[in-house]
Amino acid sequence: MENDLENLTIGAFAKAAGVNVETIRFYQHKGLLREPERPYGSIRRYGSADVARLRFVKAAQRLGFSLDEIGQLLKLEDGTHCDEAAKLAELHLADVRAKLADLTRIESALSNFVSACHAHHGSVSCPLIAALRGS
Amino acid sequence: MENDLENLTIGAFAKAAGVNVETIRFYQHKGLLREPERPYGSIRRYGSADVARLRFVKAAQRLGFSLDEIGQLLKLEDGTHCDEAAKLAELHLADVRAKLADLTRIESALSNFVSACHAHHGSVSCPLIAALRGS
DNA sequence: CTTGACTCCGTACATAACTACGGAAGTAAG
DNA sequence: CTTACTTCCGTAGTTATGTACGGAGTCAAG
Ligand SMILES: [Zn+2]
Ligand SMILES: [Zn+2]
Ligand SMILES: [Zn+2]
Ligand SMILES: [Zn+2]
Repeated sequence: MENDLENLTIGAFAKAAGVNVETIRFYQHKGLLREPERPYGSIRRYGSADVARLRFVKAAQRLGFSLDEIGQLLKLEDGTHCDEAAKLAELHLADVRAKLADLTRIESALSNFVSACHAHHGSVSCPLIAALRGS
Repeated sequence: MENDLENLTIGAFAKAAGVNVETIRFYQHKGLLREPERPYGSIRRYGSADVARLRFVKAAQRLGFSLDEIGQLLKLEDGTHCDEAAKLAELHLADVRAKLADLTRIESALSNFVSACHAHHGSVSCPLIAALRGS
């Protein structure tokens, strides 16, 4: 099995990028990764450009982009469409900030309840449960 | 149709709690809500205790508890197990704080990239795309 | 007693991002 | 040439939280 950097089997490709083979096939089906030709009915081979593209996907994922958003970003991969990339990033940033606001509210409420629970050694009913009961 | 507060049809129950009928049936299937008897093959009737329980579920959901976690909380609904309730809340608070840390990291990175994108009017390649490419 | 609305029940569908399975075909090593 | 491992491909399952559908039964009003 000659597996130099430009003749990777799908298994070697997966290992090179640190994902499962099934994930690659899933991304291909979603149009995020190409499906190379099969020379004479043989198996597909992948190269370093494929690895780079997959790493791009995973890096974008670490910034919370959805696979659909990443599909948009990949169209701008040449780096010459900064305005469009920035627009996509700003839209996603709004998503992130909305979730952040929600979680911050939740964290605050929850830590108040936990404090109250730890404080009320005398009273009858648990403050957290009482709050959830709306009473 | 006599729909006083202790003889609600499932439709009136749903309206009283502000959810869909299907949601009630889903929660029943998950064991979060009871399924009242059907007197003589007739339809089920619900009361204010059911409404209160469903409101409890929705209130816990607003604090980000999963339905499984809410199932645990419901076992403590009498308010006499403050230590256990506090423990559940603390576990969930850890979940929330982990997500919060993730989102904060993402927000910071993303807003930096957006700033950089807006700043680099001269250079060739979009900083956001370059970062995703790992170059 | 008919009609229209509601209930009951099981099942399927929706989303996101994978993961698993099964059988046929290709491939590498001995 | 055989054996064992991959690859290929389509389909189905997973998790979480519901939503939608279809046919049969029930109920209330006229
Ligand atoms: Zn840019
Ligand atoms: Zn987004
Ligand atoms: Zn408590
Ligand atoms: Zn939790």
